Amino acid sequence: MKIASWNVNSIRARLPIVTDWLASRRPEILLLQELKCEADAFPAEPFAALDYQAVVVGQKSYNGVAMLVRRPLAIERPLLALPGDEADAQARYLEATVAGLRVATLYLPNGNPVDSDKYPYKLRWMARLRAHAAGLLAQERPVVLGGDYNIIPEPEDVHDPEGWRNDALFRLESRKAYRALLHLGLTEAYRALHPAVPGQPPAYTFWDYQAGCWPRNLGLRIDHFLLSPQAADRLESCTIDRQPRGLDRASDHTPVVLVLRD
DNA sequence: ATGGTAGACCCTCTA
Repeated sequence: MKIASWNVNSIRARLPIVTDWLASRRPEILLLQELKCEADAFPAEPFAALDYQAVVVGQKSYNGVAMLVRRPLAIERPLLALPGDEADAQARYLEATVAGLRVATLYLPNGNPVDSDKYPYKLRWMARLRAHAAGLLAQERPVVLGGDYNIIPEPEDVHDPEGWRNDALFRLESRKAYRALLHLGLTEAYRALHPAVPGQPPAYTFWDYQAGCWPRNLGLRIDHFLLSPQAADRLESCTIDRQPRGLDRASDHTPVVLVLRD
């Protein structure tokens, strides 16, 4: 079972890059974030032509998440929002059951600037995610929570830790909230298989469009897969596919690919 | 030089 997660920074702007990638990699599930369109405007037909059905939670201009599932697998019991705040209209969470796995695609709030109301919103959203994940874990089933967490977990995951010290993606308060989520009993798939080694090349999933960050490899590792124990027991591989980031008109994120044993 | 890019879309916001 191959599951990929990709913040595409507009699905309509990225359509040929995403369809080409799907045609060659053929994951069973692709989790998308930052669609930047309403559900009605999601380009479902080119994905259907590749045998992928889609569930979309969209919003005009901002946010938006989707789950693409390759036939003949079915999408069961979709949940179209993160529970815990009925008034939250931002399209950032979608969860469904596929082949006995409970799978979520999530776009955690960025939270910058930290002195705006965006930052407390990020922390509240993380508290809601933690509460919801606790309920999922209590069911003792395989759960995969994938997406753009907008969290740099450790100094090894950013090119300039000192410069990012007070950023909403890296400040201690954010990392503590992320760690509290992990401490429920979730396994972060990439780091579990690839411990950071001093002197080895860093592993990033995002490079800013500005200041030549991609050619200079000044990136961040902010896209993650968190696994319940029943999913972690099946963990075979987790890799970062840098190829699409080097294309013309690329997203600023590149896909993370998880493989679970059947 | 306090810089630079990208996407959506009404011109400024978000990242």
